[in-house]
Amino acid sequence: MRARKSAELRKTEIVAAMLRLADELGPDRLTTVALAKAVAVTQPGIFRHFPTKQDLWFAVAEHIALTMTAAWEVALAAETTPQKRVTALITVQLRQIAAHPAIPAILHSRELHTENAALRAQFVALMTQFQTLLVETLAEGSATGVFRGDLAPKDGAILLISLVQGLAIRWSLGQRVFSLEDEGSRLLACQLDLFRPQPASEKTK
Amino acid sequence: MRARKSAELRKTEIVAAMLRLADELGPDRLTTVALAKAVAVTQPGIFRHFPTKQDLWFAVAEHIALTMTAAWEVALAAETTPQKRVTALITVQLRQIAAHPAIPAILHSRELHTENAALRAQFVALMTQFQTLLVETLAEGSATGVFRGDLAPKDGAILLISLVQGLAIRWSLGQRVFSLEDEGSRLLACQLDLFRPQPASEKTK
DNA sequence: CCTTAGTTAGTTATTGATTACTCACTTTAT
DNA sequence: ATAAAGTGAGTAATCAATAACTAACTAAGG
Repeated sequence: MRARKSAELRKTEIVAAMLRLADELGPDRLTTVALAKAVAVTQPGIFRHFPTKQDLWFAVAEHIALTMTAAWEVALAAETTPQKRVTALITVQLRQIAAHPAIPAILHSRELHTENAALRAQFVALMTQFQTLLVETLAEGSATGVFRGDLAPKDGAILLISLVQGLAIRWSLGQRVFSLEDEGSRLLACQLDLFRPQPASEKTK
Repeated sequence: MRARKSAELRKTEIVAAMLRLADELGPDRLTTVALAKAVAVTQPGIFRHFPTKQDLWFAVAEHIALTMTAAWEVALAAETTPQKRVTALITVQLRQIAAHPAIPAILHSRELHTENAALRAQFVALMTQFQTLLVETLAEGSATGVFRGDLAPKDGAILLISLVQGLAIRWSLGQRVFSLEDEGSRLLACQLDLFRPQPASEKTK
């Protein structure tokens, strides 16, 4: 009756369950009891693999950081033009959120904000990293003239990151009735269109 | 030693404390014990005024809705041009968040998402209302030519609301080292600049 | 090949603290 | 006097974490 597994396998299982339950129950309401039930282990069994609940959260952050940075690299490697790169970066991000809807909630959790400084640091670093990638790509586009010259790359990056977060809230508040990726692509195109220089006069009139 | 107050006064006191503590402790970690201590009443004394904790949250939502809609009206009444109106609406929103930093966290709380349908409905309605105001103002600006004709008002509204939410996360994650209103105004100007038609060619080069 | 010692994943039982909420009572303002 | 505001003492439920123990896997010695 005792399903014994290797510690490593069990750890990844637990982290995956954390992400799922953080979405279902909320990061600040996720209990070790629920977590244990999700991975079919008794509640104290969890503490065999993670000394405290905070360490559990940190492992989740590490996992997210790993998969995200990997996805960014792939996205940047696949595309060459600045517009396509920006699109790819944001799309990857939307896909990550769609796959792990708990991420925005974790960003607002009190576990991160007041109780787990390490967790907070991890996410701040991750966001800074993403912002840097966007700034670099936007600067590149500005230099080659595909983006408006009067658009500060840093501001553009903030506008794009905000779009992702705004979409995430709309998606979850709207009980996820629409496809985050589709709606995101549409609005991203809209925003990128605003980034484009308009050398000719407008034709709408 | 017993500071007896009218129920109405006490209720508003409790709602104010809820907003403060929701920021300090997090919406999903706010306890009735902490709340009672904040308003200098014993813990069961809270339930004299609100039958359940859910009703407590709903009262908070009502309070936020009231102050927000009032602020929107004032903002719209004070300004006439579409650009100034949009700026005023967003600025009001940033000021609200700066005054009650718990609001974004409440939007992500599980109290709202899974446990308190009434709370959720209240906030969804409030956001819809705000979006409608923005859409109307943007449409007005599009019609009079102060905004680009190819910008869909609905998309523009989403971009602006996302900006507010993105700024709010940056502000709280950055431990509020910058002024939300100042940084918001800067980026809002940046975004509105993108909304403006560019009849002439760019001069930056 | 097969026993056995050591390691590790897991268990049951329990801890003290905290949770929202109830009830019977007391105080206070009108 | 009386209605409403507030209290003290409790409730059952749930929380993260610990203690003491056991089953399963691994590897070395005969």
